[in-house]
Order: sequence, then C-alpha cells, then structure tokens
Amino acid sequence: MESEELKLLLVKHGLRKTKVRLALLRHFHHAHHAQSYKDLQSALTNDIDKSTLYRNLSSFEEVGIIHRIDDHSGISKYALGGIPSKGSEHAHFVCDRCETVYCLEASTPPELEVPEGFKASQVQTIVKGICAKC
Amino acid sequence: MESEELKLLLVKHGLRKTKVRLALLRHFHHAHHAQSYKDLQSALTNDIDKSTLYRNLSSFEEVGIIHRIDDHSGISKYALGGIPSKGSEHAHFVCDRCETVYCLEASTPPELEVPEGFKASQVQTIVKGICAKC
DNA sequence: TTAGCAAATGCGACTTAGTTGCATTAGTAT
DNA sequence: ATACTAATGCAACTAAGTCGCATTTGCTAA
Repeated sequence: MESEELKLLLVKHGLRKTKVRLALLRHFHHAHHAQSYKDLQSALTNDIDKSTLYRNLSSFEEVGIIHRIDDHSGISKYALGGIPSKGSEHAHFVCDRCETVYCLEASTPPELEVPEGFKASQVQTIVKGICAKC
Repeated sequence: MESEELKLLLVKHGLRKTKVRLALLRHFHHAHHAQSYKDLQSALTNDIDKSTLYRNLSSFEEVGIIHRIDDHSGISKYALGGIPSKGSEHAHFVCDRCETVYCLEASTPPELEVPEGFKASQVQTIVKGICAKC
C-alpha cells in the first residue's frame, strides 16, 4: 500500500491526515500479526505519546480501519480490518509460546446453542496453540 | 453442598481449611453465574483482604476447583469447575446489558481450521447477547 | 494566502485490576 | 503441646488504559 492509499484510507473515514496516524497505518500495513501498544511504540522510530496512541487506536477502531483483539493476556492487540460483522467474523490464534496473535481470516464462526431465554448475537473465538514460527 | 463437603473439596486438593476459603467456596456454590473480585468482596459479609482473595482464587484455579473466565471486560470472572480439558470445554455467555457471565455447560467446542505449521490445542469461545433476565 | 476553527497532540495526573514483600497468625502433623 | 508451614493482612507497587487541559496542527472558506 502506497502512502497515497494510506492517506485515502484516513480521508475516506473522515479522519485528518497526521504524521502519527500515517506512521501507525504504515506499520499496521507491514505487520503480519496483531499489535499491542508496546509493539507499536517500539516499532515507531520517534515515540508517540501514550494517550495519543491509544486515542488513535480508538478512532481507527471506531471507523473500522482496525479491530481490537482480546487474547486473554490482559493486553489489547490490534490488527487491520474492521470490526467483524455478521458473516465476516474470524477467530484469532494465540501462540502459547511467543504470545503472538494472528487473525484466522478463513475461520467461520460456529453456531452455538444458548439456553431458553438467552439471545446470542455474536461469537468470539480464540484458538490457543503453537504458531508456525515456534 | 454441605459444609463437610466443602471441607473435603479443600482437603482433596491439598489445601488447608481456612475461614476465608470456606466462605469463598460457600458463595461460589450458591452463585449461579461467574463471579468477579468485586462480586465476591461484596457478597462476603466480613471483608477479605484483596491479596488474600486473589491468592485464593489463584490457588483454587491451580488445583481445578474453579476456572477463570475472561469475558473481554478487562475483569476476570471465576466459576466453579476445573480448567476445561480436552472434551470438557464449554463456552461462556456474556450479557451485553447486565454483563453477567454464564457458563454454557452443554456447549461443544468447535473444531477450527488453522494454517499450515500452526498447531491448535485449545479453543475458547465467548458468546455475546442478551441473557434471560434482561 | 491567510485567518480561524476544530481536531489532534503531548503532558501529567489519575484510575483500577492485580501483584509482591514481609511480618503476623492460624492449620496441621508429630 | 510444639513446631513447622501455609495463609492472612497490610502497604507499597505495577502496568494498561483514561482524562483534563494547554498547545499545536490540519483543514476550510474567505
């Protein structure tokens, strides 16, 4: 993805083109797995303020540029792609050894039985195991 | 479950019978949904030290008396029953309105496809929706 | 181009779940 | 009863994430 395309991505979602945002998006585009706050902070050469970074992650999530992943580590991870809507849901793989989180794009959400009176609207799946690198 | 049974539960797992632990277990036994630290603290009449409570939850989890549930709220919840092993896994239901967490005992774990080189060992599922009470 | 406004940034202080070290207390085995 | 070990309580700490506010920057319309 070219710089121009990244800028378009921001404009398309009504977000201003700032250095921080472009740097973030550029990194997300190169990353092949989900990124934590720390991953992002250490990847970006000139460091970004904590609140700024978190606020941008929120904005990106809100407009659907990225989605937040809870891998049960207590630390949120983020990856390109919008919040999975009905039909586009995908599971996430968490490596037990290196703790890297991958999106399992091809995964289909299972239809689960819920008790009488309960109404399910969304299913979130996390697969734990060992990744290809470990 | 009688007091004697609760004591046996502790002994069986090599844990000492203390007032705090018995109170905790008694409450877990009456609870019909997963309990957070706050739930437990406010349910127990004489309050328990924070570290003591957390340490006991860890001990219980370690020996398999309870299991910890991550409902993506950032707050761990706990419920009776050991860490789900192959075959005894179950999903968890999180109410979008009241945030109560229920164990879906009857749920079967879905078999998910993972990419080449990846090895899945466990699948954790969270179902979001509206519970019977809401 | 520039003036002006709203949005984004950076900074610091704060919140809150959970942890750790340590002295004291209480279970348990002998 | 004794003595040892584990559990408790307390206080101080950690770390992810949030919030208020002053300053800066991007965008728009004159």
